[in-house]
Amino acid sequence: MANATLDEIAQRAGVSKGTIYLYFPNKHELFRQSIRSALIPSSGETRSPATGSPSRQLRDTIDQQWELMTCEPALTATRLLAAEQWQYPDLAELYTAEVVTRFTDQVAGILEAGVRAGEFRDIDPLVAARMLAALAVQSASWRTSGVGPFSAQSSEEILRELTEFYFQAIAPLDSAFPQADGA
Amino acid sequence: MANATLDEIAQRAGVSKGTIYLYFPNKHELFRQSIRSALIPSSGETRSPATGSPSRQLRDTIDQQWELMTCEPALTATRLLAAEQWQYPDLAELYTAEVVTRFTDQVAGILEAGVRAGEFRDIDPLVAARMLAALAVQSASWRTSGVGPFSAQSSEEILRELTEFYFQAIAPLDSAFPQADGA
Amino acid sequence: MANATLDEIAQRAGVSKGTIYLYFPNKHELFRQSIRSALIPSSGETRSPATGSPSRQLRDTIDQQWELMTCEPALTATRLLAAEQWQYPDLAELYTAEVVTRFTDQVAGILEAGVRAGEFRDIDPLVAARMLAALAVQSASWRTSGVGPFSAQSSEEILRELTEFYFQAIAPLDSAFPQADGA
Amino acid sequence: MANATLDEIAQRAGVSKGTIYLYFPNKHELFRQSIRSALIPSSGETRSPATGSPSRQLRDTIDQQWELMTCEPALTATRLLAAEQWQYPDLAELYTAEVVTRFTDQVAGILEAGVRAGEFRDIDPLVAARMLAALAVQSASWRTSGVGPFSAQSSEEILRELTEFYFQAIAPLDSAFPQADGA
DNA sequence: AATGAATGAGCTTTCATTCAT
DNA sequence: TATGAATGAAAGCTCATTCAT
Repeated sequence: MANATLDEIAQRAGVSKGTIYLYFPNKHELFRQSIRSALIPSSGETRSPATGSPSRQLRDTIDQQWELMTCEPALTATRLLAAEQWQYPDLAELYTAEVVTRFTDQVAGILEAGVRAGEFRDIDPLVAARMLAALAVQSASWRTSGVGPFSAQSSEEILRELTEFYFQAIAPLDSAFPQADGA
Repeated sequence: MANATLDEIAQRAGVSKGTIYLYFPNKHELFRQSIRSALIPSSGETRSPATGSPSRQLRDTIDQQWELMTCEPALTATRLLAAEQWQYPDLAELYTAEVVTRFTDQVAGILEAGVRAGEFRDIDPLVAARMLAALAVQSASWRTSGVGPFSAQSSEEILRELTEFYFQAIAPLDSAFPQADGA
Repeated sequence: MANATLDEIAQRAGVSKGTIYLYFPNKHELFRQSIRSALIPSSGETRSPATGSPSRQLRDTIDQQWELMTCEPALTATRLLAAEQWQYPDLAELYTAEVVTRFTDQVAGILEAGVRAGEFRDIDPLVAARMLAALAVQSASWRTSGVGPFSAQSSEEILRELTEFYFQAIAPLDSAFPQADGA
Repeated sequence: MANATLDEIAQRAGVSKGTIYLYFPNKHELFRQSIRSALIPSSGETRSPATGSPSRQLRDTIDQQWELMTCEPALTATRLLAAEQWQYPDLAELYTAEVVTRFTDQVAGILEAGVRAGEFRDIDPLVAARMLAALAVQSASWRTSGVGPFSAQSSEEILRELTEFYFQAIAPLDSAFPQADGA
């Protein structure tokens, strides 16, 4: 993906190279804003606060995050990010702060409620949320790049395996029904 | 860490730019060989086949892999890899094939034995091995880059949380002592 | 005249180094096209088919070729060619095929007609044409480079001596007037 | 013929690069001396002053010069010369001064005697000598490089055609036997 | 005398950025 | 507002030259 030269970006966008500089002061800022708009759900489409049981909420949240990370604009942005992250280190921080942290916080809240409700085992919600984030981000990354242990699987399969594994991981010890939401 | 120019590489190595070309035909090959030697344990230091109970083996394997991914040479190599992976896509494949797949296969074998022995719950060993790989690789990556939800934690803390979470995830449902190896 | 570096080429052309790459993909192609356009008369200005007696035609053809080989663009191109001919062997072939062969063929036709008309002695037209080509190319080369036995003479003098010598060389044996065209 | 790097020169000579600098102060001087010794007949093998009729002497001189210019060491030297002549312009002058001028002077003397003896037509000996030099040098060059109008012919054929043409060119006008030496 | 590892100036090429139109 | 020709700093790479052994 050397498609990160301004020549190619401009051509793909159907404008001239000079035009880009009417809207962005430099390449760095162009990247920053592109990644921002691609990865961060705009306020308009803000996720409706999850409803239902904690298990239900968690499942929906994972689905949404997966969708967010594997949709076409996000894939492109992720590739850009990977290509330029050492030249512009703040972009990686932006990604983490806006995407990962947002997800982690949301999940931690759901987990805490789930633990209180007895739907999940007695785990540290923050730790478990981080684990889910790592699991999801890396799986999506491997899926995106086409390498890694998932390369032969479809996006749906990966998501299903991931979800199932995680719910088992946090199921209450005595549960005969690890998936309390009946899914 | 855009220190991937030959000028800087040479300066850090304490030699001149020309000297590099006495040993490597071009930058690509320099990267390839550096990454290879940093990430792939040399045959001499091949891991002794794990011994003990499956739980014990798994714990050791995770520790070794973590050490392998977070030691100084691997960190440098991983940074190089991230910086250049779109220019040299074969390097990413090399990393995956040699590092990730190797780990996944090893873990899957241990998990299968553990399931048979009743130490782990009845999981698909391959799926669970992939999950562990994703968990470890992403955690190490976040640790390496200094961003992500683990940025405030030490390497040891991350490893401990990861291991503990994973053992709970695969513990037999009725187990009052999820960590049969007593660790 | 090692002025074959892009820095110097650009400076002489009054543009920057980068600008050259807007018009030519690389140095080789820049050379190739420059030499081609300098040495090969464009189809538009194709020489009018020579008219008059064979002697007249021959004299005109020599004049034209001399002009072609010693005009400023051709001099520059020839210098480039000499400087780079071993790096880019195809350029030397191009020069030979397009310039020398073209001239040789034309001259051979005129000589044949002249022999039939009794204006020239009974020579092998192809051999004699090759000799004229060698004579003209080497004389022009020495003139161009400023070395060689002609270095003290003007271009006109050299051309005059060359023409006179050649006409004597092919004059009919019994001719008291070797230059039948009266020149 | 990029075989002009010191690495390759040293390898072909069977010595190390450093060794060359024990015998030559720099590449330029190495070339200068190599070309000198290859192109200039050493004093020991100095050509015996030509004997016989002027026609005989001329024929022998041409043969010797041809041999000198087309023997293996001279070919190599000529290629070197062509490759480097614009980087080291004095080498071309050396070649001209030592090889061409030497030949031209010798031929001019023979021609003058021949004119006086009535074996050659009444030509300007210096002009005619220059013409012969141009003819011979260019023919040899084309032969050497493998391009040009002689590429299909053997060295002997070229020499024969050249000699025959030249003797006809300078034959006395009324001569029924242009080659008075009977060859 | 001979080596060859090391050097660094200089080459060709790329690409983010500018500016006259 | 939009263009795209032009720029020049910086990249990867080469090779004549040096020097410790």
